[in-house]
Amino acid sequence: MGEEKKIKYADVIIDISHEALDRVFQYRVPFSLWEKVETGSCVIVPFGRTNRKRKGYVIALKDQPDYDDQKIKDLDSIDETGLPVERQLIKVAAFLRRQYGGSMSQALRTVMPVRSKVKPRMEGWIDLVLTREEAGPLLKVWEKKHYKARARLLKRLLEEGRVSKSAAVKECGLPLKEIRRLEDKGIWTLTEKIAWRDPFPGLARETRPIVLNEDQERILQDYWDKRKKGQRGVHLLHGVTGSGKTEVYLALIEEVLAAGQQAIVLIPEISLTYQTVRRFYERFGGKIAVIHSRMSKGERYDATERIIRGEADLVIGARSALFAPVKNLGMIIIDEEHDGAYKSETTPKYHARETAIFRAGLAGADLVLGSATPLVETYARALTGEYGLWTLARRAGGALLPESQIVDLREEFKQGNRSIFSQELKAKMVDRLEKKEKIMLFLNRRGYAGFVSCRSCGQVVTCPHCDVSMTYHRDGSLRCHYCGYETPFHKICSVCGSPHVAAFGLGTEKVEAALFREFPGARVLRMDTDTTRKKNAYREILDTFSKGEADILLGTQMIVKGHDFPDVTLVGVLAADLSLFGSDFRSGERTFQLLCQAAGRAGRGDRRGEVVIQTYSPDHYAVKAAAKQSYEDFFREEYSFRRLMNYPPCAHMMMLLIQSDDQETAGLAVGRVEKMIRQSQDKETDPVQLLNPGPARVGKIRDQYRQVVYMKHRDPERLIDLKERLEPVLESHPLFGGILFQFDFDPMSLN
DNA sequence: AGCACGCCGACT
DNA sequence: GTCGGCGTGCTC
Repeated sequence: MGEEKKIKYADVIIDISHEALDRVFQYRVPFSLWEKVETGSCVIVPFGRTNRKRKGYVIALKDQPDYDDQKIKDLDSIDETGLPVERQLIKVAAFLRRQYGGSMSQALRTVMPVRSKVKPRMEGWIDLVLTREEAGPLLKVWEKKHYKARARLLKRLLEEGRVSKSAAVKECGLPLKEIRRLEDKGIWTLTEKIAWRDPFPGLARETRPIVLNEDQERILQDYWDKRKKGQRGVHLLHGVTGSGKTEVYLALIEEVLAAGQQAIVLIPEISLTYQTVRRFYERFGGKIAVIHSRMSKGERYDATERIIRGEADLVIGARSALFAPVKNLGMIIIDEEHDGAYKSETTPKYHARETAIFRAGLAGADLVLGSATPLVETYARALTGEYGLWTLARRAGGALLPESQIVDLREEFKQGNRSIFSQELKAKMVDRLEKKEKIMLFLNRRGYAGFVSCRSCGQVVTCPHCDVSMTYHRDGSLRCHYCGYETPFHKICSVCGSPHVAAFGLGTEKVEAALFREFPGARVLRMDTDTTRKKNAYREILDTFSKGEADILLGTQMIVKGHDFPDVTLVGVLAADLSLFGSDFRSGERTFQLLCQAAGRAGRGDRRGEVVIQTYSPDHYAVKAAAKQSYEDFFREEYSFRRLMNYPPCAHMMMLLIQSDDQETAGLAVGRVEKMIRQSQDKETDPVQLLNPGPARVGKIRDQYRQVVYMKHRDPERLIDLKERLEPVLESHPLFGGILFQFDFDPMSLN
């Protein structure tokens, strides 16, 4: 009869800003709202014993209750009053959920993180209300009655006129409660004001106008022309290292703020340091709000609050700053657009670039992507005209790009050089040490050695919780870089009993040891995850180096990101191939980016820098292009490789990760999922392609067994459709109980 | 988070 | 005797 279901229920999240309420409550939808309520709607619901009206978000609609029907209340109404930003962010959440998977509640929490209510820090002061004539006798009375604390405060008020709240409480010893009580009696007044936590107290403002060179000026002109014509969109700012991208950002932001709008600047977490923020702070001062993962709850709360109140016009932060609740967004800037940190590692595994395109579109704002080595996806879109292309081909101030040299390590080995340093590199290092110039050495692996194995049976020591080899560290421990498991190193093989277990491969600790041996007297700083574990270690190491208190900075990729040391005239890349061996389709791109960034560290001052790249693959196009600092060379080769293999940007990918603590369960699940996908599209002429479903490259991490299914198709919507159909089944099907499914759309690395 | 209920100290 | 402190516990 086509009889309609009689009742509709809505899963509602009440005010996600409090952890205790961060769960679903179910409500009946009254008939009058059936047509209006949808997933993502903002609704008013009665809540608690008193049925107080509270705001909530509908995250799902159902026709069956999951809770005692007797206790379910009716939705009150749809809320149209919320901040416009909030409605915008809910749309962003819906985008995240659809594009990248996971639940609506996860998506909402991503865009509106739990704002743990922190007591705002107040600064306050006390003024006397009584006249001196009235206060004098009162003081005498109090002293007589031995009201010591209030007498001390009153005395100070008579002497100083105004006393700060903290002095009254701490120095006079009068509790806040007493101060308030006596305020009520009309003796004095307590005035309080919110004191925002200032992450950069006392920095001077830079007021000189921004001076742009010809190339930078041209970009700004183009921005103006487009803006005048009402064209807003995405722009790629492709500028070689040292070409002055930041100056362009500053000038653009100045225009946006002058137009009464706000801007968001995203920076990879790792380079979001004092020095970077300082440049923006000097220019825009108190209009800035900084958001990063290491700030205290109080600082984070203050920053968000200032943004909501419109006291901050410029938000600078890592990936999640993209969701800053700014009212009138005029521009989003993503610096170092190619950086892997822009892809979230937790569900929803969103990419900041794609999400920024969506948010900028909603707000009618511009998006600027800046990089010296853009992702192939990004550059390809700029070439087709989908993005505007702004190019800075020269270093600002006329500095020359460094001169690069490739050293073939196989030749070195043939000539009997067993050192980590080639003849070439060693000679140049000796030269710089003599001239008191600075050196940076880059190696993409921490620890002492890559892996530990038995020479007699070949057994490699692996982590008991993960399918990866353990790394030997100089303190005699073996560590797993995936889960942190640590165990002492044993010279005796656990399998064959041979006493010839040894460490192979190269790590930063081993290089450090070699530096002490081969360059005695050189002052070496090592910077990697192990030496930067402490809170301010990162900054301390960089400060020490920039103050000239060391000659050589040795480190992993964290040393190549965003720090300028004008005295560095030599950069050595010890083993360029380490990142080439990661056998996924982005390894060439990653290698090129790292080499270019490392090379870009050389010669930032007035002296031209030199770069020595040591490698076993001197003919690899990524290595050659990086030595030439030619992005175009690299792009041409890389793009034809991607087109040949049908990899992004020539196709889109969706990964499904299946995890279980039981190996067999995970294996069975991947088979069932594969079958489901094939059956669901057996009549399809242009089906989504499945790439060898099976164990992940690292088959076990933290005792969780991992299986993966890769899906590939030209049309991203086809992949999203498939995910939308698959996801609810996987979540609810009894066959898949206890298994964790995670989708990853356009993954940055293959697992 | 709110807001109830609920059980012990100093005051009209 | 009561007013009121804030310690648990629940909210569809």
